[in-house]
Amino acid sequence: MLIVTWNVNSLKARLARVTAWLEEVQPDVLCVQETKMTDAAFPALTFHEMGYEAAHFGQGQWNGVAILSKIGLNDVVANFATGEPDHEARIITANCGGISVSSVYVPNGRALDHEHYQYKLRWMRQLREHAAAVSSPEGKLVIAGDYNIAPDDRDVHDPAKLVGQTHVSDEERKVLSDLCAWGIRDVFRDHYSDGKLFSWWDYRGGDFHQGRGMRIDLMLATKSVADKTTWCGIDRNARKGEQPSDHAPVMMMVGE
DNA sequence: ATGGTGGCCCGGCCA
Repeated sequence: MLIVTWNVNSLKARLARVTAWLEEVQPDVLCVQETKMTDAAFPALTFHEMGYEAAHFGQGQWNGVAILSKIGLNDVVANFATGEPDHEARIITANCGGISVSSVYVPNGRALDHEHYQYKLRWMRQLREHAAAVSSPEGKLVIAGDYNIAPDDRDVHDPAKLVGQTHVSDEERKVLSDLCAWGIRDVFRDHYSDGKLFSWWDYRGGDFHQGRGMRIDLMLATKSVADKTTWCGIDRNARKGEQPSDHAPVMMMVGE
């Protein structure tokens, strides 16, 4: 079972690239972030014609998350399963082939002294409660998406340059490790210990071609799923060419 | 180099 997460940075702007990529790679499940559209505008029929059921939770011009699946899509929950209110569309959950899958777009944070940073920390703490509401550490759960947090210094190009900025602060890394401590882990790190393996590169300054990126798109899985993951990867080719997203798809293969 | 690019949708905001 191939499960993928991809922040597409506007599904409207990226639809042709997303459908071409789906045709080529044929993942079983695709978690999408930053669709930036309403539920009414979501191209569910386009995906259905390609063999995917789809569920979308959007709000309009910002945020928006979706799950596409060709192995079943049941028990869809928009927003936190705890019922905790959130004014932005950042998380959707569904059961796909027996695995509970959440597609998440964690708040960016903007700056350490910004109110949005506190929102980010609160949101991550809520995500831990959400995990406990939909699964147990012994269950089958994947929370995939754009966390806007680089787990450690291997996950950024130049740690020294980023001191004092978001994505790398101790507090952000702490709320991420607290989530993992509940009973979920970063499966990419089971398969790759090297640094400089990134999933996002700023559009500016030729950062992609200069290798200046971050690994902020993560797939966290409970033990029963993580232990059966045979392969992980990041499709850098999807960051190349005409009108790419600034994120690349991150993939995990779960065996049976 | 507090710039740069690209998405929202048309003036800045957000990433």
